[in-house]
Amino acid sequence: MITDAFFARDACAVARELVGAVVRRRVGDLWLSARIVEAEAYYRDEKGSHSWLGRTPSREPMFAPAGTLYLYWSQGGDSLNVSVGEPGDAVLIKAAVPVVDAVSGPESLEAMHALNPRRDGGRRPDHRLCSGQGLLCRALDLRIADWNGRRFDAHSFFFESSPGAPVVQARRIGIPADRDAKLPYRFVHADFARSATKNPITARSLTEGPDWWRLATGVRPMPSHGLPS
DNA sequence: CCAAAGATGCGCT
DNA sequence: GCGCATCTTTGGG
Repeated sequence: MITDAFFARDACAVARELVGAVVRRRVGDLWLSARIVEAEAYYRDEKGSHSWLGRTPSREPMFAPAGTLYLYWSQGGDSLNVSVGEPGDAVLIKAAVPVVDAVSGPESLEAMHALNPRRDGGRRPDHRLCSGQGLLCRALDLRIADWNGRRFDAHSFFFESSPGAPVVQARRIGIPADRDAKLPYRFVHADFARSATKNPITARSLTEGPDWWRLATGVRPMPSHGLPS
């Protein structure tokens, strides 16, 4: 289980290292599991961050000690964040892929499909089951009312580190143009780009360019802000 | 009221 | 697979 000390660091470092980590969530008798394939860092003093929108009761977990869950509603569904670093910083868990292993068997995967069917009732392909921040919360039955402001808990919901994933860094997406929209604080698992949010990586056929670049794994520390050197 | 760190369906290639 | 219009629901002014 990833500990509080892991979260109490620079938001970009945390976001980057969460790519590849596994989310474990117990629902009834089953553990539902997903591997994080996309995460974004947000800092208190940049306009893309919810912190910048103002400190309100529902956003209070953004300012709580690192490792506190912050769930908010966006168009289409609930979204999962973790407070990190300095008060007001957070990491948004943007996409994942389901995991079937010794902890979560095929019946867990079926439970996730049952929790997150297509709107017409049909079944999603596995690689699209959690391919968005709202879809992930649905597939894991994570709701604002239950989890906003709470902390990780080895009994029912935690992250499990899985270092060494090949990570690419890219510009954030989905942010209004006048609010620091293009900051490069998005981190994507290079092997699962097709399960990430619609983004320049998949659009450019995995050719490096101005919008994204590959990072060395586990070697170079991330600067707090700005591009890697 | 309405913008929002989205999701979906549709037409197209 | 992709781009785009449309639909969605909530917190906050």
